[in-house]
Amino acid sequence: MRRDAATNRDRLIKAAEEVFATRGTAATLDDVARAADVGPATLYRRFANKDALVQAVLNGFFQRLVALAEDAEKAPAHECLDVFLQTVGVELAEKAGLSAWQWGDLAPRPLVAELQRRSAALLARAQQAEAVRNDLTPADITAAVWAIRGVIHSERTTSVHAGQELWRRHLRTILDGFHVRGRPADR
Amino acid sequence: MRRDAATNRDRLIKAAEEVFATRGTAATLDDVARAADVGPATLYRRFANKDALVQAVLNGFFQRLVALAEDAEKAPAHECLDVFLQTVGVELAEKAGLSAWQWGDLAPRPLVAELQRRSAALLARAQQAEAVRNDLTPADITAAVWAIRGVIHSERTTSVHAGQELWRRHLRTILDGFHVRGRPADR
DNA sequence: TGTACATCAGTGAACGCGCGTTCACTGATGTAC
DNA sequence: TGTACATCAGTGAACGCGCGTTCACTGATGTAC
Repeated sequence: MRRDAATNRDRLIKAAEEVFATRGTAATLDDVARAADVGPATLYRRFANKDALVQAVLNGFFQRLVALAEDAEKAPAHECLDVFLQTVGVELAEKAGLSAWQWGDLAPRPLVAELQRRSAALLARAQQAEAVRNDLTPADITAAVWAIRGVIHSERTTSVHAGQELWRRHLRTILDGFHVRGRPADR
Repeated sequence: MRRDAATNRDRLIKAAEEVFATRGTAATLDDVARAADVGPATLYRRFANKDALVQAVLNGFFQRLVALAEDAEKAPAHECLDVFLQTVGVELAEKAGLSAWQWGDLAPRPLVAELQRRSAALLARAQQAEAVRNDLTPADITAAVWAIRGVIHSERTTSVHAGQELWRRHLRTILDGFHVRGRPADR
């Protein structure tokens, strides 16, 4: 790829990440192009269409989530799941626009699969340490992430309870529900 | 209002409820008109624009939620909150398309306010019965509803863990988190 | 109970705007000699 | 190191489609007598 082409590709992805993260993927391609200081037609030289651009951005997003799972593996077993969900929450809140997107078929399947593998491993580890309930399944972790995403998204689109970072409180509730009775989470 | 006008208004709202509930409010007005067996221009004789139609539908929706809160008040204090969130979940799941909508300014303020009053009352009642944690606030109930909505919505737009009614499991988690330790919910 | 007429309802086609996408062209890059 | 040229990149304007909304007209309803 030619030099000018490569730099513009980077600028486009970076611009798309910012624009999508704040205004959501409903944002206009003109917005993205303007943010990248590039003509709208230039975009189509690197990406087949809008979906392709969104996919590229989602790829980076999920890579970051996988990285968070890796980091959480380094934490003590009894709190590794807490750390994971906590950091995922922060990431989702920062990229709230992105997480509002209907990822449908655009999410990168391999990364999604790896993310699920890793979060299942975190769950198993926490269970072995008898930190969380034994009847939890990997699907419960997925549900927890979806729930946090829902709270963040609702917080942004509603004026009720605005600016309270309510998702943090809800995560506490979830973790209280996850942890085994008699072994309260530190709160 | 003339007779033919009144019947068409009813049919339009009913059609809009169905179409929006399943396909979401991104559905076309032509779809709604076709479902009501009416020309698209007829719609504009009763409703100023699409937003007005959505508002009318949301009005009925929130009325139903308020009714669920009323019903829950009849349940025993130690489980009234559980009953409320359970039935709200069912309603949200049935009207998943509607609940995906960005209610922004379209939600009927008075009904939203009443819903919050009533759910706060349910919380207070459950707390007095020492069924749930004392540090919970009404905002936590709102967050729980948002969370359930998020899980339901994600379940619909993703193929992962499809058709599992995952939101029911997550509600269990939430309720486990809500209930005071040493007094486990019946599960 | 009929009938005339004013009023309001219904409607298909057309309009207009936003936005993704493409065109037809100019400009930059890199390679061959 | 210069220069010519083929190739690919950048771009503003235009295109086209979907969809909310309006137009200009025909049809139904209800009231007055």
